[in-house]
Amino acid sequence: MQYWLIKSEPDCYSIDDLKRDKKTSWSGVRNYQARNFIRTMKVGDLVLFYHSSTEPKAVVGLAQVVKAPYAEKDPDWSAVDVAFVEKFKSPVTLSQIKINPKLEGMPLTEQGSRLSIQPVSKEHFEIVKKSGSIS
DNA sequence: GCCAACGTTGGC
DNA sequence: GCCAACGTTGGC
Repeated sequence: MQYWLIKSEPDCYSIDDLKRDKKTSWSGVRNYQARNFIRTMKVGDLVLFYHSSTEPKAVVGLAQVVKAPYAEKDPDWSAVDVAFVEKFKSPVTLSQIKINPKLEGMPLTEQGSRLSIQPVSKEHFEIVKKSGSIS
């Protein structure tokens, strides 16, 4: 069981879009490091859904990998299907994450972390999930 | 909207 | 295979 964080600009695809669609194909990733992470994903892995670029910048919910990685039309690249799990009652904002010493070392908080798909430790995942679920 | 940080491209 | 130029990301 692995944990991940995926970024999305809500203008492009938001947690509400995922909620409406129930599931979506996470494709179009054009970064080798991110692609390599995709290829190690397994069905059942849980994913933190992060909104970038717009306010509030925050982890806004949870998704789950529901289909093993597969090649896109261009076989150099890979995609997975993720399904909606929950939308957080209270989004965990980037600033909250940054000031929480227990979340130190999350790739998201590192300077210039542009990776759109990042692995998250179980500990970090649980903390974010818990604080997101508190109303 | 700015710009620093980063990844990618392409000429050599 | 180096590295400068370029394009993109994403926080501010």
